Amino acid sequence: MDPLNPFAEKVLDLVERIPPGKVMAYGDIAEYLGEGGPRQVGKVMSTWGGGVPWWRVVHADGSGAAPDHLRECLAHWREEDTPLRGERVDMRLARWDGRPAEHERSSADFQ
DNA sequence: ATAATGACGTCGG
DNA sequence: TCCGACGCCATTA
Repeated sequence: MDPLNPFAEKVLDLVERIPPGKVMAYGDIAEYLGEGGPRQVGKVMSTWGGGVPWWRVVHADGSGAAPDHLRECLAHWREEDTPLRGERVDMRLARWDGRPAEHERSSADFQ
């Protein structure tokens, strides 16, 4: 098992902070951290993702991480009321920018 | 040093 | 919407 590196810790810490009902794409995480890339994030998740809410990390198109765990993803998403569109997450609504939930913006901040 | 690979992403057809 | 080709970046063969 590869030893944790600073990058991996940041990724895992961030994933743990993703609020229920929200998700982040691999690329979003890399961009948020300002280092590495989607594939690097994927490497981290495949190695140590078991200890964090991995189902909140999805592909940019909203599809789940692993096809064989699709049932598992769906179950978690439904449980957390994650906006879904068929078998994928509705990124337009579920994407988390990294900002704390705070109070919802009253007026439509959606661009 | 070169090529293949992977829990990815974007673009075109 | 689905799929293949490419691009990307670190790791491994």
